Amino acid sequence: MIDMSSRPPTMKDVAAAAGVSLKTVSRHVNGATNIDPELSARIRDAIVSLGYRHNLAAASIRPGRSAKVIGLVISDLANPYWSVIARSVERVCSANGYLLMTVSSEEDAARHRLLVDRLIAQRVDGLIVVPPRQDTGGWAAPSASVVPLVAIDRPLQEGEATSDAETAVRADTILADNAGGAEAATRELVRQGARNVLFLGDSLELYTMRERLAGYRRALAPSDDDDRLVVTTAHTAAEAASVVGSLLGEGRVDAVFAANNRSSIGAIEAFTRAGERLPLIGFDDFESATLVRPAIAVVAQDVVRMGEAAAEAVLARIAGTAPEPAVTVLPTRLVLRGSERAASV
Amino acid sequence: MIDMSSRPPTMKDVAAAAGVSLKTVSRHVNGATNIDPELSARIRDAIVSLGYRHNLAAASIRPGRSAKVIGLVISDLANPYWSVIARSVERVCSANGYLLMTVSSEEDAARHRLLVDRLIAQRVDGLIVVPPRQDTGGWAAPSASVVPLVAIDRPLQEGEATSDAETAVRADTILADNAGGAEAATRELVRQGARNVLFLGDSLELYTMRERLAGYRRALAPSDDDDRLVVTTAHTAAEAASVVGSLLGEGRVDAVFAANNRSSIGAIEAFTRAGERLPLIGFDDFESATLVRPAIAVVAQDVVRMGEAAAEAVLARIAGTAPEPAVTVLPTRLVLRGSERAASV
DNA sequence: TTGTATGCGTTATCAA
DNA sequence: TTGATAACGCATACAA
Repeated sequence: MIDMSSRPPTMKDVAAAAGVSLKTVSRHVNGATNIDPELSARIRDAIVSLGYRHNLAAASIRPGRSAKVIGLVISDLANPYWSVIARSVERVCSANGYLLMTVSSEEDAARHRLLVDRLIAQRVDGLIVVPPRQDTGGWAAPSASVVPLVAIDRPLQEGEATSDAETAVRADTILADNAGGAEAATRELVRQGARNVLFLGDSLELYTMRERLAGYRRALAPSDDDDRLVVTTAHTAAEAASVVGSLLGEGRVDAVFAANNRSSIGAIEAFTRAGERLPLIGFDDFESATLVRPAIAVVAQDVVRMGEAAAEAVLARIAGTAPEPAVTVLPTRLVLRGSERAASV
Repeated sequence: MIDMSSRPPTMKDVAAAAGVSLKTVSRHVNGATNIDPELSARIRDAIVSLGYRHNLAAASIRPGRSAKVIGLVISDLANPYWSVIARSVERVCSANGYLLMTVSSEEDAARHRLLVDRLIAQRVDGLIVVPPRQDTGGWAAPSASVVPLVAIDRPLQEGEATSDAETAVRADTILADNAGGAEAATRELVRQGARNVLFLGDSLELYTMRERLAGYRRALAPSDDDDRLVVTTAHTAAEAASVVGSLLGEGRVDAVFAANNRSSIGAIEAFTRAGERLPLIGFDDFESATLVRPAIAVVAQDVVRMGEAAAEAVLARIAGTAPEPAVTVLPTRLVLRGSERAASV
């Protein structure tokens, strides 16, 4: 058993025990081939008997070396949407020898900034970031000047005043085709005969909500472009359920486009409670959506691909094998479970 | 705009620019109070104009200092069960100034060992680990001798041969009351009149499965203690659905205890397909379980509390304010949605 | 209150 | 092939 109370053994200790120099141990540990087999064996023995562990943190402070760690800032790891993205990022990072530090910003701009700074202080090699909802700006440019930065799910927005191209931060950006997906969903509801499609979503502070609303409007005739059928106050499933519940009796609405997960769930709850059901298409697939009867049609995002693309983008930029920062928009897919039809957007 | 191509500025650069010594900059950066306000201002200006960033990685190699990073090894971050635990761990760590490095072992013992070694090489301050399913052993003792180690969801098992107390690794362990929850669920099904309750679960290689099976057996009369109603091959929802589907017509089974998420989902799918439904209680709650009609009764684990307890345990051990390693068993809760009843186990 | 000098564990240079 | 020595960026005795 190795003694935990004393100072952990270093390369120097190994070198002394093996009767070789520090540099030779370093070579051995780093997998150099040009080492005398006998010395190599002595070093190996010394490492085992001392319980030596290579210290990557110490190695990383040398110029040209790094800890091979990527930082990921998402909204909330407990949300399946983000956790699947995180897993996907992790998979690519891990395959390339990188570890991942994941933090949840809770959509709080101040906390977001703190976390980004902390990750930079920790000297991550790259940063994948979901820009916070109410971005006060000013963090992206300094961060991107210090570490490769990739935006995912939403583009960077450098404050309202600096929206011109000159001051905008150029960073690789991975987005889903929110507008296209919303447009396809709305068109499908109309095709099925709906005349008054409700847009049920969260705050327009969210880039994705603005995009989905734009797609919804694009699908409707310009004359329908009013706000009477647009609800953007469904922050929770309960709120969504309450909205749908109060609209169900009136007959003003004959179909629902639920612009996010919680809105879909809330709408279904309201349907079940009222014993009345309207045509519904939701945005974002969710676990056990197939269990609900009738099955729920959704606009599915390729969340796995989003994570992969983001990870590949940082790694390419770290490797220096990347051209100008690019915006990647991944297609969404309309999944019509009820009618057994699927169409690509 | 700061130049990204050249070497990033160090404390020495700041000291030179501010016309003070290295030590004074170090004090300023570390928040020391006893600094001449004028020097402090000069340093602050220099930091801003140079774009200096504190290098925590470099600072962490000093004796007595650390990077304040915790390592978390789970099975798969994309699984909501683990991601909620990870989020919970992250919350506690973050509140105490620690970052989290999360990796997915994919239940692969070799990969698990690699990841643990990598995290130790990275010099994490503590390690929270889900022991892999087919643990070949031998990793825990060396790891625990080097860094505080906490097991979560399953206990450490140091190989089959070394199961005696002397060689067993002592580490803080956070478990759910799997047996108790399974027993309560099975008893409830029997109370509702079931005579032949099916145990539907995954491989008994999993500690949690063995425990849940033990609880199931505890609830039944000893004479019922045969394996004819025990299925441990439901690795996926589809397999579970197939098992249940083939049993539905036979009449040998009059209730189902689904020992995990996927089994529950598979059973419901089979029910829906066959148009016939048996009393069902599942283990592990899941998102939108409330959407399914009739609502699904489940044994709910306090996943959030599990993560918290694990994080608190590592932090306490890091701080040195912890007694002997302890095993914490958190209660599970029987949630009877159909009958609007809930009972604590 | 501030500065000087030394060391943390590792890798890189360069000479042997 | 191997080894002595100097960095890397930072923090801390200790001296001023």
